[in-house]
Amino acid sequence: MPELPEVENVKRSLEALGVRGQTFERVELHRANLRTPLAAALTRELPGQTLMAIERRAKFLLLSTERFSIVSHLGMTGSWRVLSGTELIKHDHVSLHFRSGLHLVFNDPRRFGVLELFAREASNRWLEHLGVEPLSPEFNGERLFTATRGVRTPIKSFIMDQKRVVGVGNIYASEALFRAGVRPRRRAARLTREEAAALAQAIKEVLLEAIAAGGSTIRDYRNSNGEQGSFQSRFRVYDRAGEDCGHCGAVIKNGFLTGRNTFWCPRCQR
DNA sequence: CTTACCGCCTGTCGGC
DNA sequence: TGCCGACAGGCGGTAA
Repeated sequence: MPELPEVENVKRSLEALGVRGQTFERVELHRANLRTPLAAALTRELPGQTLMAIERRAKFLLLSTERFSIVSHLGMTGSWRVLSGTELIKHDHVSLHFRSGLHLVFNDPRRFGVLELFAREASNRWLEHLGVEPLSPEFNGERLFTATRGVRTPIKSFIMDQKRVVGVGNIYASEALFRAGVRPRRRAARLTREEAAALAQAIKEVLLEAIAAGGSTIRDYRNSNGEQGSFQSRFRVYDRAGEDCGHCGAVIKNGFLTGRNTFWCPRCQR
């Protein structure tokens, strides 16, 4: 489900709902694990701690208190809701109750998500190997060009590799490559300096536009306010196989690249 | 080291 | 109507 724009919108919606500054009262675990075990440290350590910061790193959401950081990954189907009542729905796995009566509930049907507690300043296994943030100034065409030298993997796999650059998933990889005019199967090392510059720029643009549109809702993405995104209506290639390219009129193609459905325009992309 | 594939889960959809 | 396989915004482990 969620790529960088969706996680960024979850972060912003949590901020808007006013949970920052609130103090945790108790934690309820409704099952023992997601992708990894739901540690008892959550129930033991969080009560009395105040939520000081709500941040995004890559596709992770970081909820930090004085002493801890809750590291949350939404996987394919994870979502956070802010509730005042106690009504739980199917696949609600964790409830974080504040003293105010509000609570944060993590729901995840497929349970590919992660929810773990770490000491605030400590490094942890989820964040330590992540690559550069694509919206940061450090990520640019020259850096991408250098990083791709000698790499034989397809450029789409490269930009989806979270050790290289973070936040880009299956949707925005196809969309950025279309905008840059580069075919997904091109080996990373074969990109020219100009193509690397175009691709870095395209990644930034598509992510920023998607953030502004509230993300993409194909099936079940919602921000923590229950609102859907609208960027799916502006996809130029993703999920549009067989349709005409809006730029050149050629028929958009699709195929599987390392197991992921991939979309491109055979005329606009080389 | 890099790269490709499998498996983890549930829900939904299309074909028969 | 139901059953079955394929597929879905991700990613870690493993094998080559």
